[in-house]
Amino acid sequence: MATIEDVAKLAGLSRSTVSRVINHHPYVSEKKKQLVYAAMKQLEYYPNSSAQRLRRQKTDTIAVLVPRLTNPFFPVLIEELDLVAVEHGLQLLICQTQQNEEKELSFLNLLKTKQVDGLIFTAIENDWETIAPYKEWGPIILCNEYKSEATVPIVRLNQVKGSYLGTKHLIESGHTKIAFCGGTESELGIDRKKGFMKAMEEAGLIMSEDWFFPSSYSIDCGKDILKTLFAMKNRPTAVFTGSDEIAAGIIKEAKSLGVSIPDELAVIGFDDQPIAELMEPALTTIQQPVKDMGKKTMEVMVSMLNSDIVNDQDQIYELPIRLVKRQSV
Amino acid sequence: MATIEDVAKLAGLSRSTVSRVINHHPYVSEKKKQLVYAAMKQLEYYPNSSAQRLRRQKTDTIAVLVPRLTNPFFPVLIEELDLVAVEHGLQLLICQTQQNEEKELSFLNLLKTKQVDGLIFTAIENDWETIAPYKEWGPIILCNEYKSEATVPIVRLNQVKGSYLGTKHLIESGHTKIAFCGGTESELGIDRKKGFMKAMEEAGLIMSEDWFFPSSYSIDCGKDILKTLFAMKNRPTAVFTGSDEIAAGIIKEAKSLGVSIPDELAVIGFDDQPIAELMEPALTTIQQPVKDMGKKTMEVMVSMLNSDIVNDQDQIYELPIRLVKRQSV
DNA sequence: GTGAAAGCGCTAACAC
DNA sequence: GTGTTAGCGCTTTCAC
Repeated sequence: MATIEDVAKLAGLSRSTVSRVINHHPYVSEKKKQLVYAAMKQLEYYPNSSAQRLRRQKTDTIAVLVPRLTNPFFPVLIEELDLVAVEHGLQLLICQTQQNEEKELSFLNLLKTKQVDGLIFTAIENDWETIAPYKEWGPIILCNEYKSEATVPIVRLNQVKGSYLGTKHLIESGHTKIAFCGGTESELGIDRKKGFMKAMEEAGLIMSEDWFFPSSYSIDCGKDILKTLFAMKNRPTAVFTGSDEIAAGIIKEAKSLGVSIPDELAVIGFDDQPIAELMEPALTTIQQPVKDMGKKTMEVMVSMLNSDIVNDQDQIYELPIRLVKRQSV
Repeated sequence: MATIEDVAKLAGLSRSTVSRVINHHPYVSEKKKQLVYAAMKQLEYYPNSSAQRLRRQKTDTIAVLVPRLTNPFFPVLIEELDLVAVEHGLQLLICQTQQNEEKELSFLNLLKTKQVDGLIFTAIENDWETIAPYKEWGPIILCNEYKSEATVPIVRLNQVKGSYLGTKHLIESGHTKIAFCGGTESELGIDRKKGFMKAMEEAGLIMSEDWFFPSSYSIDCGKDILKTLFAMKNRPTAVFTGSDEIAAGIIKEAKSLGVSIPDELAVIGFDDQPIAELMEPALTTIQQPVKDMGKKTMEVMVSMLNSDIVNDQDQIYELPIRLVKRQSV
């Protein structure tokens, strides 16, 4: 493997000059530049990235922590993050936490070992208290999920508003008995429940704890919920869900059991994934501007990377969220 | 940022000893080991990964080239690749080619610049001729998509068999007029068409070029195909597709137009993604053992990384493929 | 068991 | 414009 030294020798020049050519510095005569290019080509020379990183003290790589890639929400987000990153000469290191606290922590160490220059959370497993000290090692941003105690920039949606809109739509469609499915572990989940409660209370409705499914997220969860619901004597006529997957599972199982959607049960999803439109009936859902979140997040990251002051800003960027009406309500 | 030198000084030892402790070498006295640990802790020392990589001449990182993360086939594959990689202390660098030849080429340069130790293709944009020279820079494996000229290990399915099984099932269900949708640019696509043709010929059927949709892949493609088909006077009664997405699009559009599936049109998908089971009617499809492919691929990569002989083997690992019967046929 | 020293491949003052 | 030189932080012979 050829090194910069080999190129310098073959070109009859110094390493500095070769380095200058590689890095497109001005003040290199055209003649020598050509000499260098010729030598590089002949030797099949490519700069060693580890050496560059060591010397420059940066990696131009950003870690992106996601729970799982198989949750279709995240690939869309990553795609946009990647797009903006590439524009700025940055690379993404995708890290799947599998919702595991220790794994998340081990990825934070990428910052300490200088494997990445910055880090983006799209979901958070550990307490903020645990994460906070890592700020010292490089810029951190929260995107999508958030913690109100966090002292880093946050790019998020107004989840209270999202679920409020959905629930209100259900109420305006005449429903008074409404179930709620969605996580409440995270602050995002708690806020969604808040929005739900707000809409319920405004309408003078009360929610039944029997119709509350806190730890649901997948298609299979949705199926189970439908079964549970229809085993009850007193059951809701509508259900608010925290994801299109849950909603899809509910609808699927409803069909198997001959339950008519939305006549016997209205269902509302969250995300507006491709699946929402494909379901029969098509899913009424809360649309999240995922791409905009990705774009904004990476822009903030780039600006943090370029400013000397690391994590000086703990601004919150809140993006709009809206209801998409289809046929499941 | 503390360096190994700082730790050595504080512990009153040499850099070598600290290094030995970091790397869990034997032959370090317990006493000094504790001294080192104490110093590391006090200084919040973490080894600089770029320095280690430069010195060790390896990155323990594998590039995985995928077309797009938003195609749900790939996240499943990546998840499994990642699982096995982590077991072996390897990191994955996910690279989206966006089906772009130049992007693919630029990712191949990760090998030359020593940013990764090996590279896995899950789809291929360039000619093999273009890719072959990169073998010299590190182990390369093809997983999923393949080129028969390739001289590297290949982990794949028998795509001829897959589409043969699907088409045969259509024929056995009484269909004689069958459309074919799926890419034919790649060898994988060509093989799928081969399997289709084989089943047709065996049954003494001929395919109509009017019913051949070579460049289809998405939900929207599926919708367009259904519309095109039903604008024809002479139309097929069944359609073989190259992905569950196309099939889902066809079914969705069929419903909008009041076309009954499978009575007026039988549809068969490819992949067996979650969506296949959610569609109404549920999709009959070809199941691919995606996880097994991922596992095998990373195992082969690990063995190549550990053997001194790089890319000596150009073996083909062919995994089984099977038909899943549901309600769309 | 431990330390001294060389060097992985590169960049950036600094001098000329 | 170009070369000399001093590291970036680490691992690994080679002595002892």
